[in-house]
Amino acid sequence: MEDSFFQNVYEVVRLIPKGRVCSYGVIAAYLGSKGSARMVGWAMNAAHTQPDIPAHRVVNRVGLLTGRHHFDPPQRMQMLLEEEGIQVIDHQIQNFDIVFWNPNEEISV
DNA sequence: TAACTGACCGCCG
DNA sequence: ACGGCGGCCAGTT
Repeated sequence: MEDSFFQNVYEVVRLIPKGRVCSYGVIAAYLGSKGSARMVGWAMNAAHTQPDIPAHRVVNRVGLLTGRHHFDPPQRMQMLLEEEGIQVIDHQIQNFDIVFWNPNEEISV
């Protein structure tokens, strides 16, 4: 595995189950760099170079699709989420606490 | 080489 | 309860 922070982010994001979402801060904390949530978002920016990175499943802590503007068509992010069964209204994920996926707990099986 | 930015989060006023 | 600001890591200019 790569020691790069980016590569690490890609792996976690790729592990996000369908119909689930995660926040930047949680991913950053999972990587051990709590507080470097911005870095996670930056990694997502480079995620465009990665073919299998469901960046649409990554949102901020309030469940708001802040990174939608970085998708090819901005609506693509909301569309993909709705396709997976996630209800999104006005770029805001509904039942965010339910669809939220915490790597720190679900992976610790 | 040094400084700023960036798909954020948490704290302080 | 709401608003503003600093901090985090790495890449880009």
